[in-house]
Amino acid sequence: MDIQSIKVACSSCNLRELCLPMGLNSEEIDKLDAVISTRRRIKRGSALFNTGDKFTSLFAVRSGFFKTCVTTADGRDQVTGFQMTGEIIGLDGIVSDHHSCDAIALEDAEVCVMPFDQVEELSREFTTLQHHVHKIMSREIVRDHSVMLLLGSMRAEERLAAFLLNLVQRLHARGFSQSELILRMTREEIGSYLGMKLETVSRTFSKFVDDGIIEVKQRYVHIKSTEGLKQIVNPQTCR
Amino acid sequence: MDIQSIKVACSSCNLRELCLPMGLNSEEIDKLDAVISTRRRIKRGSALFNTGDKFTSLFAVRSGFFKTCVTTADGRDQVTGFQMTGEIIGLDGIVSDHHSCDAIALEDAEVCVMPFDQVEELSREFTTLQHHVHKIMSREIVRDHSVMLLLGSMRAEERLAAFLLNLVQRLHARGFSQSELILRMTREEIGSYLGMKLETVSRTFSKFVDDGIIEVKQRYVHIKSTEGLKQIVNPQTCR
DNA sequence: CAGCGCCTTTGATCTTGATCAAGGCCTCGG
DNA sequence: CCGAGGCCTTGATCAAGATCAAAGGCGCTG
Repeated sequence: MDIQSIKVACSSCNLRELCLPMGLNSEEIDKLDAVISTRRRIKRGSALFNTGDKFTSLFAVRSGFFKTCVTTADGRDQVTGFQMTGEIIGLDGIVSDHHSCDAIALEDAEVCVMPFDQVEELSREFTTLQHHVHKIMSREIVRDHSVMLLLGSMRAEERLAAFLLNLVQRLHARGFSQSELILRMTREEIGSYLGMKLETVSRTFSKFVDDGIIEVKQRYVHIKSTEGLKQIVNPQTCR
Repeated sequence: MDIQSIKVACSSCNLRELCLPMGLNSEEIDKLDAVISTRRRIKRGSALFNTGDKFTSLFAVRSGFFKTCVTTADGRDQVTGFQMTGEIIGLDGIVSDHHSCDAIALEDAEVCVMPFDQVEELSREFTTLQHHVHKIMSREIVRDHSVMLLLGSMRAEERLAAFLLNLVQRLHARGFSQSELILRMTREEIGSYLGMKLETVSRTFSKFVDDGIIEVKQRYVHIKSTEGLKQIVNPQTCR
């Protein structure tokens, strides 16, 4: 069993501006601290939860990097998202009391465990928290819609460019570089997320390198021209 | 202005088993009635809301049929969903206080207007309602993930078969036939939702007809073999 | 009821990305 | 230090679906 009970305080967490406590006052954060009292460590490659597991808690990523993926009856699967520090995992489980996807750590990770019944209880007490929970869920819905747009109407180059821009923007919000990143996932996982094969992902990376837009060394990516990527995503820049 | 203030009571609505009031007791429904006091009629082809509109309310479809779609800067757009009787529209607006998609009526429609601040207020009072709101949002997230799976990993025939099965299943839950339906959207809108061109949608319909799985007469579709469609979605039936 | 416009179907051709295949690189463990 | 395995790149070929084009059908409006 890799569950550890460690006291963790939102009040002293440097992620609180990205995470559930965002916007709460100090009294509210103290109450939230009481709810979010345990952490859990997940080793690279293992699951935070699997499809079908009983849903009890949401998880906030403290450190590490996750993917979530859904699987069809016949074994095909689809990465539905990559989650980094401060992001919330597990919203899929609310509707049926069971998770409908797998959440896999792509590197050694740690999450805060937030028992959902307690989150709901506290939400009834604090308007701010209630609204924030609603916002988190709404944000996920809007994000999913933009992935649908990507999958439904973009070509391979556009998808990969949009993906890189999104990743680097989220990393930047966490204090990392705007132009350099380390990919935590394989080409195959990127491909699954973007609806393309790993060979196509690799070829598209190579094309961007040839065009001088990025440099790539394995998992390391240096974005030499953010503008270049933006123009690929949005070919319409004239007028 | 096509806003009409008409008294509408959830307590007497025959959709309550599909809609927001699901699972509430009579006292709770009475309170909800006070919140959901207006309806609004939307004519075929016009918008319930557009991208950028201020978000104030969720809408429950009373009658009619909607599509929601997102648009890129360069004018491409993507249908993100079709909503029928009893389904909730507008969750996208919570996160930023503004809608991030358009909701268009595909036939003359009527919705119940549910001011979101009042829904939140009532949610703090009634655990049942609170949990139900969370479930509705979670359901939307799970639905979006399955669309991502469809767009990311299915071929044209599989997509259309899955789409038909999903539509007819939702219609059946509303008391309609399991085997017959009238499409409320054009081939182009189906194509946008499924990430394919209208010609491909049309050809795929024709192929299903040739294979004896369905009959099609314009917008009318008769499913002759639900099993046939299921096998197309899930080619793995051996073993 | 005639005419127009939109929606749909179908055919021919082309393009993108999938598939099949081979080889190289990096990492990790013995 | 060496070898194995996983990951990545690149090439050649193929196929699914996009694109271009044309024509038929249906419903709405005047």
